[in-house]
Amino acid sequence: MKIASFNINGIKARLEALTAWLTEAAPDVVVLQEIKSVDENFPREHFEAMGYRVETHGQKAFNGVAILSKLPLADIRRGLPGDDSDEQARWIEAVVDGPRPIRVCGLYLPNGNPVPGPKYDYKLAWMARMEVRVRELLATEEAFVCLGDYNVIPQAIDAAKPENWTTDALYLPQSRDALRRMENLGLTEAVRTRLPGPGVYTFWDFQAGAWERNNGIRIDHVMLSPQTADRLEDAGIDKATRGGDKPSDHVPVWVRLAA
DNA sequence: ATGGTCGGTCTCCGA
Repeated sequence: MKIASFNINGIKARLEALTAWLTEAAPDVVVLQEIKSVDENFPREHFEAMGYRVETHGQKAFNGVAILSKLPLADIRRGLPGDDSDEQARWIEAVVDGPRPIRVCGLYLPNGNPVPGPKYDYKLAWMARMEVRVRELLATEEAFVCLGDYNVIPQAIDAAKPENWTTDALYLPQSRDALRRMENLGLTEAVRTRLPGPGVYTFWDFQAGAWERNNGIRIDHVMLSPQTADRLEDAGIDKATRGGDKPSDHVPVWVRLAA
């Protein structure tokens, strides 16, 4: 079972690059972030023709998440619980209904800049709400994965130039501590486990030649519940997609779990 | 050296 995450930065602009990657990487399940589309405009038939079930949670212009799955999906839930006034489409979850069901939570965590300000407050509040959901899921003892664009740089080795990020919402102690709290509850960060060294990035800014200078950061993560961590066979980052035609600023991250 | 580039509701905003 291969499960992946890809912040595509606009489904309309990324249809070709996403299709090429799907064909090559052939994940069983992929969660997408920043589809930047309402549900009605998402090209679901295109992906259904490729053998995927499609569930979206979109909004106009910004944000938006989706799940594509070759296996049936059940118990689909849209939106992160805990704040009925939150209208940003950043969370979708579903149970992938295979021989060993796995709940897949796809997330687009708020960026949080500028700091200080309401956007940073929203980020930290959102992470606190996510921690509540993670605690609920851990209590059920079901197998689950929370993956997506976390917009958090966990450690200094996760940035080419950590000194450039010391006042940024992606790297401030409050953001990193909130991520660490979820790990400490019992989640395993899969890519770090398999690729423990420095220089492993998932995002290179479009600006200032970040890709050409390999000025990257690692902010897309795959967090495994104890039941799925026991099944982790491999994890990786498809860095080459960043150098392709009309790339996203993020690249896909993936895990392979024992059947 | 205070720049630079994407995508979308497109001459502004979010990243």
